[in-house]
Amino acid sequence: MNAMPMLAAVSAPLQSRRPPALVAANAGIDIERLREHVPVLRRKIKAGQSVYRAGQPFHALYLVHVGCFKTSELSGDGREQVTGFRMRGDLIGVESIGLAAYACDAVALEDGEVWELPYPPVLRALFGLPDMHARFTAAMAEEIRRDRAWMLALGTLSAEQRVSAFLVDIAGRCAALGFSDRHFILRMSRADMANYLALKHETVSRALSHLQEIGCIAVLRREIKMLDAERIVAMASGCASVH
Amino acid sequence: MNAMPMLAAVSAPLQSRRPPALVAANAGIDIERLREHVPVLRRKIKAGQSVYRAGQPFHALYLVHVGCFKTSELSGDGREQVTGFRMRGDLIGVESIGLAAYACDAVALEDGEVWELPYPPVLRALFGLPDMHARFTAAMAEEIRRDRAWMLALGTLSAEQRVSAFLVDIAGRCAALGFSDRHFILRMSRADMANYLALKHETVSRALSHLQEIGCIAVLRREIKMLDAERIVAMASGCASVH
DNA sequence: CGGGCTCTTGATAGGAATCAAGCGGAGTGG
DNA sequence: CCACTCCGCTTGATTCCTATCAAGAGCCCG
Repeated sequence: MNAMPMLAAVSAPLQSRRPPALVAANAGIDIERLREHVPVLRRKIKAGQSVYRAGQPFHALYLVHVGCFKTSELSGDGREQVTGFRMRGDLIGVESIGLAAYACDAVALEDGEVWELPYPPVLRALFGLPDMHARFTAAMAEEIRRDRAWMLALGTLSAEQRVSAFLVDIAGRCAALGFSDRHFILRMSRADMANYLALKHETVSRALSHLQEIGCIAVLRREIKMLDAERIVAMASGCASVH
Repeated sequence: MNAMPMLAAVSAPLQSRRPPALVAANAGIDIERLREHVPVLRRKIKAGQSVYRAGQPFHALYLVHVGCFKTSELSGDGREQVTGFRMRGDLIGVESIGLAAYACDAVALEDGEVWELPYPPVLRALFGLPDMHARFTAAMAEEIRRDRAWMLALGTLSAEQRVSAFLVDIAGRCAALGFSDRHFILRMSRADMANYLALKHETVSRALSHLQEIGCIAVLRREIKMLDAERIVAMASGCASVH
C-alpha cells in the first residue's frame, strides 16, 4: 500500500569486516586456555532443537560457537518469557549454576553449534586459575548488568523505543563480532522478539513499519538496514520520538 | 468513602517467630567464616542515604544487616529503574564486580546497617576456600534467576497480578527472615514499588485498593495484611483475576 | 501447486497512564 | 502544644497506547 523503500539487493549482508575471532568468549574468558584443562565437546544443534530444557539435569555450560539461540523462562502455568538471544561467544547455562536442573530453556533459532563445558570440571579447573576465575565471576556480573539494563528499558521505554533499543543492541553485537552494524538479518521471529520486549508481535511489526516510514530503517521481513542509526540510538535512549 | 475494613490494632506486626539468624547470608554464604579471613566493616546508613552510587569507585560488596535498601539502575537521560529491594542477608554490589565503578545506586529506605566486604580481599579469601567460592558463584547465579523471574512477571502479568506477585515475594522473604508472612510493613513508597513493577504509583494504589475490595488483603498505607493468601498466590501465578 | 507459517495491516477494545483534586500523616516552627 | 506545610497516598475523569480480533499477503516447504 505504501511506497515500500525496497532494500537494495543484498550481496553479502553478513560479510565480516574482519576475520571473526575464533572464539570470542563473551566476557574475556580464554576458552583455548580452558580447553587445556577441560574436555570440550562440540555439539551441533538444528533449528528448533534445544541445547537444554528446564528441568533437565544441569551438567554443563555452553558456549555459542555458531548460530543464534534464545533462552526462555517458563512458569508453571504456561507463561513464557524470552530472556535473551545468544550469539557467537555468549555463554549460556550460567543462570543454572548451583541447581540440580536447568532453570530455563535454550533453543536454537537456526542451525548452529555450541561447545559443551562440563560444569564440575570447569569449576575445578578455574580453582587452579585465579585470574580466569575472576574473569568468570566478572562475566556473571556482566550478565546481571545486562539483565538490569533490559529491565530499565522495559520499564521506561515505549513500544517503539524498545524496538529501537533492540535494534541498537543487535547492531552493537553484530559489530562486536565483526559484522556490519548497518545491515543485518534478525534471527528470531517477530513473536520471539515481541515476547522478549514484553510486547505483542503485531506491535513489533507496527513499530518496525513506522521506523521505516520515518526513514530510520529499511525492513524487509527479517532483514534490517539502519538508515539513520543516530536517530534510532536517540529514540532508544528515551528521546521523544518524532511522529 | 468506602467502608474501610480497618486493620486491627497492631501489637507487634514484625515480631519474629524465631530468633532471626544472626547473619543469614542470602545464598548460604557463611559470613562468620569469611570474617576469619577478611576485615568486615560495619556501616550505619540513614534513611535516604546511599550505600554507594553509580560511578563511585567499586571497592566492596555489602551485606544488608539491618533495614531495607533499594537498588536502582540509571540511564544517561534521567530514567530510573528500581531493580530490587534488599533486606537482611542480601548481598549488594555483586552486579558491579569486574568494573572500576559501581553500576547502580543502592539507597537506604530506612535507617539501617550494612557490612562492608572489601572486594579484592574477599576475592582473595575465596580462592583459599573452594566450597565458599562455589557457593558465592551459586549466589550470583541465583541473582540472575531472580532477575529473570521478574522479567517473566513483568512481561506476562497485568498490573494487579504484578502487585500480587510482589506481595507474595515480600511475604516469602519476611517468612524466610522469621517474620510473619501474613502481616508486614512495606518499607518502600508506592512510587518505588511502582517503578520496580514498571507501573505508575496511582496504578499500584488502585491495585492495592482493589485487592482490598475483594477481600484478599487489608491495606493501610504501608501496612499489609494478607487475608486470603491463597487467592493472592493464584493471582500472582497468572490465574484470571476475579472482578 | 497447495498448505501452513510468518508478517503486515486495519478496526476496535481495554487497561494503564495522565491529569487533577483532595485527604491525612509526619515533621517543623511558632 | 498546636497550627502549618510538605509529601505520600488515594480516588476520579479522561486520554492514549498497546492488546486483541480479524483478514489478507508473502514465503517456505513438501
